[in-house]
Amino acid sequence: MPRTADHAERRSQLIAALVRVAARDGLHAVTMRSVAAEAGVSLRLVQYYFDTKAQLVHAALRHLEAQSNQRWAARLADQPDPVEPRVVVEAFLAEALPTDEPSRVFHTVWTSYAVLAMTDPDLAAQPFVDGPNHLEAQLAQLLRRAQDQGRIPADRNPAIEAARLLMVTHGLGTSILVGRHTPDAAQAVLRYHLDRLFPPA
Amino acid sequence: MPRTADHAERRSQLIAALVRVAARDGLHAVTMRSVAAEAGVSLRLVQYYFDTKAQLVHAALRHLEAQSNQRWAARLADQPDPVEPRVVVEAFLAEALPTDEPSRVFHTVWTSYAVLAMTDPDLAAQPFVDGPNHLEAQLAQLLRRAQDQGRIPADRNPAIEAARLLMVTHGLGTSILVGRHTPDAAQAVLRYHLDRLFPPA
DNA sequence: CTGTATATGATACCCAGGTATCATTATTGG
DNA sequence: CCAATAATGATACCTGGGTATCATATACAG
Repeated sequence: MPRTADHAERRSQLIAALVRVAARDGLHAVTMRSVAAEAGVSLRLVQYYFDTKAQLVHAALRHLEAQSNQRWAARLADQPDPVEPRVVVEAFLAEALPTDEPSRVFHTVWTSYAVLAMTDPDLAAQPFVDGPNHLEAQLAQLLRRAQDQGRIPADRNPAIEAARLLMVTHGLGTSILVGRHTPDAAQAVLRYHLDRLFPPA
Repeated sequence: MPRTADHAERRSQLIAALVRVAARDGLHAVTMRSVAAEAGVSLRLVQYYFDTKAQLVHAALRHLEAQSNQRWAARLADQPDPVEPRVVVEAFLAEALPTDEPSRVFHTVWTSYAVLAMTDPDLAAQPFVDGPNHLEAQLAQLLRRAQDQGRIPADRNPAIEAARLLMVTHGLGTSILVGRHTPDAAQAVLRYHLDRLFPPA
């Protein structure tokens, strides 16, 4: 029947435009019109693919969430198994620090969403608790194994260690975003933390 | 000449109204009209005391900042000097966790501002770097003294310890706000961290 | 008292932005 | 090649919200 554009592809383009706007000008600057302009298309097109703004925003959030999950999974899969536990943990956590520009964009937008979710009942807050919970569980698992291998002292509690590791990392992440820490300084703190978690032989 | 209302007092009322709105409905819900309604006054009155919305918002930010500073100062002053260093540190950090309702309100609004400042050049980002910097310096000072007293092992770096202590606390704070941690759970993690910083005798 | 500066109220203007409507342009199966 | 459907464009409507204007009330100095 009609000419066929790739719907999924179109939506991705629009969501990418939204993310760029949100990262550059803030989530409050995301409007149907600004997204259209950023994507170089007409307002009507945005309406065509996303009936309402709420749908657009939710789609973008789900997109970021999926993207995040898949990156974490890749981080884990990329690591060959027999490598040093500390290296695995360090690589794993690097994903949570907004070091390069794409990562910075991602974290800026994600954080904006999280803050929105604090007060907006329409925006599901679940991703912001489920995501970290999942990461923490994976981390705890890694730490438990490292402890079994004797790389972490026996008197440490892997579950709590995972929790505070995530907290340190998250704290450093937002600190970078806000311009208080350089990525390098943040990584130094993180390394210090890991030095104490994995005592040198 | 005219009847005199207490300007400063009026402004405080309006700012308090703004904070309530921001904490309840989000910073995006803060409008001249919503603040007026929340304060139970007319829109015109808000305009009278704050010519523009930007002024109102900036005033509120400064108010929160001042309030924060003074609470931290009180935290420090309240502690008698000869007490256990760990107790001082713990009390100090308790201020950074949104445990009770007023504190939660404060942190919610403060965080909203911080996220805004990430992308809004008009909103000074300085408070969000100066504030923590100052706290970190004070913390480092406390830790140095504790180390001199032998309460903290000599191989620790007080400056970095202060940094990550702040990061853990900040991470826990936002985690509470987002509903991922209960205040109790957060405090447990913090205690665990302090247990390792101040090894038991 | 009374005028004058202060304080408050009512309301209007105007733009931005979400949504809706109508039209027009492709594309492709028959 | 044509009709039907998908895709895109132009534009209008309406509300919310920042700002501006005009009017009124209040209090105190002289």
